[in-house]
Amino acid sequence: MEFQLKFDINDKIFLRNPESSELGKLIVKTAINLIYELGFEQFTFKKLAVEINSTEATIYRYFENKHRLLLYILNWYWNFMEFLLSYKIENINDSKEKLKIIIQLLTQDLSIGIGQTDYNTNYLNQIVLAESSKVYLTKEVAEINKSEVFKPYKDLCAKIAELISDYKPNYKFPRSLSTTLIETSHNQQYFLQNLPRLTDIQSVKKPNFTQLFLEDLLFKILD
Amino acid sequence: MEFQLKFDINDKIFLRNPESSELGKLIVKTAINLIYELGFEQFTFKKLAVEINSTEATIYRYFENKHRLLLYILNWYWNFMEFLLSYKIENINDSKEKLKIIIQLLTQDLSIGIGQTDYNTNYLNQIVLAESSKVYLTKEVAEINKSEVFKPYKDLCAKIAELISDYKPNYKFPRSLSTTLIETSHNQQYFLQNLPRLTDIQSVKKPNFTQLFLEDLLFKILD
DNA sequence: TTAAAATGATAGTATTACTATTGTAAATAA
DNA sequence: TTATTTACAATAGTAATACTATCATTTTAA
Repeated sequence: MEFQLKFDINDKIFLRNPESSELGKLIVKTAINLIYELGFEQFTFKKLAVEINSTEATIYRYFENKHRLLLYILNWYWNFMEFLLSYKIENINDSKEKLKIIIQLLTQDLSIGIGQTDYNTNYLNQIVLAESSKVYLTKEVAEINKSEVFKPYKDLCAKIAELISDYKPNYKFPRSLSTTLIETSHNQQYFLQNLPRLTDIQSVKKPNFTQLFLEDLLFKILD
Repeated sequence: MEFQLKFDINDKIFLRNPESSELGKLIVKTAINLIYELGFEQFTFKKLAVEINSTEATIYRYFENKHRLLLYILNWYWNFMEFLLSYKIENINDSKEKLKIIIQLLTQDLSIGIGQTDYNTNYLNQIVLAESSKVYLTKEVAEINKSEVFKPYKDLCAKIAELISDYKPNYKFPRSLSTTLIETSHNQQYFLQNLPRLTDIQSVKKPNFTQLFLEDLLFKILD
């Protein structure tokens, strides 16, 4: 059985829904490849236009600017993560087991996901590690937050927080711990690749280092 | 007694040492004010030049580009933090007390610091929360890391890691925990201000929320 | 089949991120 | 003292970025 994954993305993020046309899908798909390759700062609509044999004007009909395009990609990712989480914990009763699955999801490659996705999940994964915080670390955060563009992130956070509370009802900081797990998983994976001295990889030489670190951290906090 | 704080900053970061002239100091000082006001993306050398009644060309003689200028500011900050840490734990013997001081430093306003600083520590604090990760979240990270421009961050991390190990010699992840404390303190403070639903501020209404969260987290992990 | 929508092609603007050159004042060295 | 660096301002200029606007053509939907 094969199935396609589609999410309804907040229409404040785009000018024209990229899901509504082949060109739109190509824009997002190619953007993921290019942002992965160039990094967000070096990525431009001009370069993207050349890549898809089109013009800047065409891309501007879909997205107001490259920040919105990144936001679109991350909304898709957050939806995807929440879906994966629901899917993977289905029928599991042990709440500790559920938390372990969360950490696995946060620290492992997305490509071992389920279903068919339109996008390169490996690239998407790298973009999340290196670029995701740039969507909220901007002066316009208050402004854009009003149109609920961070809702999928908050939902994901709330869902994880709920599972934390299921496991330890008395724990006072389920949401903060939830965002800490998410952000720390990105940080540690990025540092592991780029600034390893900010981690303990030299003494703990394990391929799944981040997973080990976060599991240890989470259950020391909750148990 | 008043004293001035100066740090030797890696000379790979600048073309000409801003500490070497009044104009140089003015550039850095004004840059901090402007980045605080505009955010890093909207900040340009042109705007900075206008602000100091000079020209872009002059600023380019000191810094290759605005990324390097931000890196300079953060190097100064990391040095400042390491100094503050040494200063504040001097003569304290209880290692748990030392860890508490670290968290206090990471979660409180820098303005309650010591000594005279050339820069607005309140603005500097906000810049660290919102912009610091942008210095390493760049495609050039491997390249610039070669010239040791992140050494003060690594040193700060190592120092905190050491104190963690003093307290719990058997803990396996002192460095990763150290960076997690630093990064999480930024995240949580930023979220508190801008995306509070990613935190537990609604249920834990305390002015020193981040401090409480991190203390709870740290000692649950280590005890 | 016709009207509307989407796209491509082209042009243009303000700003950004630089580089280069020159003149002059101030600091310093011979 | 004079000569010479140096520091900086002023000016000019360039390529790229981040857009906006117009219009002709193609595609799609009624």
